[in-house]
Amino acid sequence: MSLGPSGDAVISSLRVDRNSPIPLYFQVAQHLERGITGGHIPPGSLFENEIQLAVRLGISRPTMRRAMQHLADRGLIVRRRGIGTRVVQPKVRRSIELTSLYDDLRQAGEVPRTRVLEFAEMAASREIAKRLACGAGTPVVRMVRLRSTSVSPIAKMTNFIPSELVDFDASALEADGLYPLLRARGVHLHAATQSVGARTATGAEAEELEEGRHAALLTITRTTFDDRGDTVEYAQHLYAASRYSFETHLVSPVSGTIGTY
Amino acid sequence: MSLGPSGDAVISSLRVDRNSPIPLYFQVAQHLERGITGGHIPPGSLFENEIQLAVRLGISRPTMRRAMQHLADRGLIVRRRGIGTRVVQPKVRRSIELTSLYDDLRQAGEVPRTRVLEFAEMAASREIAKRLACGAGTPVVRMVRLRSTSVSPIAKMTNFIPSELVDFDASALEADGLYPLLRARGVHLHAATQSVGARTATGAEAEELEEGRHAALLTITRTTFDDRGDTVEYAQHLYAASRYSFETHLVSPVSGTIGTY
DNA sequence: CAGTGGTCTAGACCACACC
DNA sequence: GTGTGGTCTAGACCACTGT
Repeated sequence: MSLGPSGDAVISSLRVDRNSPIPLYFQVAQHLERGITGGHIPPGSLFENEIQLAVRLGISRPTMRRAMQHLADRGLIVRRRGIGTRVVQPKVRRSIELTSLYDDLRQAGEVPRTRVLEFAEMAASREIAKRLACGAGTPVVRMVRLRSTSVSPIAKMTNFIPSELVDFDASALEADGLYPLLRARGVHLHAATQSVGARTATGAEAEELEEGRHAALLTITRTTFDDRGDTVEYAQHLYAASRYSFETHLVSPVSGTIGTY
Repeated sequence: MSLGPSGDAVISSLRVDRNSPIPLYFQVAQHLERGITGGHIPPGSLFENEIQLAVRLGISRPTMRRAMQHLADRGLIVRRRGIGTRVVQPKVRRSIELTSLYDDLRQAGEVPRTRVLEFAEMAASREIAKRLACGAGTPVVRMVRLRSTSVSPIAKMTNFIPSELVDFDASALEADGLYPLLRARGVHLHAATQSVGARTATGAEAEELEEGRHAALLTITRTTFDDRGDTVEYAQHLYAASRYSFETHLVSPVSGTIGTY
């Protein structure tokens, strides 16, 4: 099955802007993505070969290839040598990246609120120093936040950050969020290693998160690095499992699935 | 800081094989990766620019670029326009992809065993039919497996798969694992959407996983699609949280982190 | 300013799938 | 066979960085 008249129109209607600061391949990729998610390029349909497409759009084949590769990396299309390029089914697509709690709640129409419970400098304990790859006693800021929906708390988030990276206060943290503040300070986040687990809540934790006794909590601990390889933060987050779970979407699950096969 | 004599030697020692079926860019990327992880190209060091590298290796600049892009995508190096290309710190690297339980245990020196508890055809319930995007009553195979270390059980895995995709039996499943069997049947896994949560174990579950009362379990439910967009499996997995947590490694955590910032 | 990576081109040949 | 995507080349110009 080919692209069909509607999908054909999507491609024919594209005029790339060679004066735009947006790269050509990205203009093309975005246009095609809108055509796919908007339903004008139907699921299962087969694209023309990339050389014809390139000619029709007035760009070179490598540029066309890069646009298609971008869509393939994001899971919207599947390319097979000798066969062609096909649009995947809509239920497979969705947003592919791991989603964030904030986005999830926003999508559900909730506006998550954040309250800073603690924001204080301290000397790094041995445990924290190990996690942050700094010496014990190094000054760090410990910040504890409670994130809630309009109805009930969802997560208690504890972060440890070397004091030298912290040039903001609790109210700025509440207003802007942690990562934007770090970026504004010139910190380029690059990689993270995290551990996802679960355990039963302590009495105090259950109370803070308004959960019952023996409630299960989702736990995430994370160490984040900047692009110079320096450790930026160590975080311990607790989620009320009865009210929250993480949706994640993966492409090529053979190599990327959490857990077992 | 430049590459240094040892890193220089790593590059000079590379002779690409133009008759190999392995792409040139991949040969180069792998060679550099070994140099980096092996410590011959030290963390923090700056590469020459990609044009000089291409000349030295006797390949074109686009091919050299592709090799570098591959390493950048995997988080081993950081590229900045106007600056150059730098090797990240070793603690940042590690394997970047989400790891699998099996690999994790193998790495820890454990050889996980899998026992098939159930393997039976049934008619899809409304719930299962919805998850598999098939009609209620469609024949599916329900398979329940218990995965254990030499010491104790870790996970109970339940999978539902349309019968038409199942041409193997319980013993093959125990021997080969699910995904290899599906691939052998010509199923090309393409994407998955999964939900990670937690809850307290029921009495029966606690007993099967040799956990105490009120133990917290990590739960993962997953729906997996092939590249035609058909639903391949619906899985419900339970992990004994006291004995297992998932290590995941991310690049560019700003867009990819589970949870909140 | 000089040097870096980012983008783009117009060709070529190859490996693979289907007929 | 024919047609597809995958790889590779040798140039070119641009945007950004630091001096």
